[in-house]
Amino acid sequence: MNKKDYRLVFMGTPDIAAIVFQRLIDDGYHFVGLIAQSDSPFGRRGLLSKVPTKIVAETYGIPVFQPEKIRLDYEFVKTMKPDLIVTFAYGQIIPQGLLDIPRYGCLNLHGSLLPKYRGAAPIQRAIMNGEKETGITLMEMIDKMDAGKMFAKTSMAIENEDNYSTLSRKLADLASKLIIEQLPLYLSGQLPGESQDESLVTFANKIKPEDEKMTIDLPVVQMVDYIRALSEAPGAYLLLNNLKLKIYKASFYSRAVEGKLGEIVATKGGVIVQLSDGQIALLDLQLEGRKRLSYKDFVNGQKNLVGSILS
RNA sequence: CGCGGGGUAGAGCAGUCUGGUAGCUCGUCGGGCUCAUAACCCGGAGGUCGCAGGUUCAAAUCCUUCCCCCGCAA
Repeated sequence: MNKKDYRLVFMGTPDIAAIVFQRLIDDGYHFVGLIAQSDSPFGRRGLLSKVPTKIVAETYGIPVFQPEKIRLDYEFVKTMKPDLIVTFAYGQIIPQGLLDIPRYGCLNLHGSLLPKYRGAAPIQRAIMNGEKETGITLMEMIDKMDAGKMFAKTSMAIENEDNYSTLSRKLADLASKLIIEQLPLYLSGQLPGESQDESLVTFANKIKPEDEKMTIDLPVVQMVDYIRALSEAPGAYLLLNNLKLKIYKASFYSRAVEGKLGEIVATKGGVIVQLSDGQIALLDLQLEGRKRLSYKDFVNGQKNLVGSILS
């Protein structure tokens, strides 16, 4: 059978999903539909912006479906008569009734080396925990979150300079390669799959709005990791005079403990903040209601910064 | 009509409440100091104060309309 002969449906929403979707189309696969999250209001006037995968689909005339709740609304999938569904970063839990529709089942690409980091935010949580390695797992979708058989796995290093944005892009490339390499094998029944060792399972919980606020008592290394895990979006923050101060980039500065916890002790080479076990240099900042600035521009406009306390 | 903050020199900000010659930090240009410097000292250039209209002897400042940017909520 030729790869064009299979009727595929792609499920995915953000940029990284759009990259994989595009590569599969380029590789010659035939998609009969895209299922994505609803378009979200963009800006402050309620304008809708199309989700990234939808833009790809429309380029090729692929029908787009954006059910509010896939758990309740999936009967329409039957009309597409899919042979296989490929999912990457869709954003909703997929019900068993939908998983049963395609005869080759449903494949998922997950942004971690399963069974570690099951869940909604594997990339962010891996960075946040200071992991040095992550990867992509190609797996069977079952009714339980990220718990299905693993068909293939590929790993890559997390560099110190990586943040969520850069690592996501790298993982999207890796995921594209993996699926393009493995899909023919899967379709021809050459991938037996391997079940996950339940004793090694860890979870990567979704990043909630309240998780964006950092606590000032984090150790230096953990705060640096936390910041890059949430950068460039949504961004981790501390409070300065009760205003959100988003920090997009920071680095370790010193082991010195000479100021109060949270005190800005200097503004050369970064906004230097005293933490419990050392000092951190904030390099790329955005105060609530203001533009995102390098620390130099930020310091220029803020009087009496040294001595201020972040919390 | 979702809530809130903002638009002032190339950059970041103060000044607006209480109208009266537009200021700070940085950058830039010139000069000085130094073995040297992104450090320090002296000096200079650079602004339709987002657009338009109104009030006033006088508007960055008060009033009205519009445009744009940002944070939140979705």
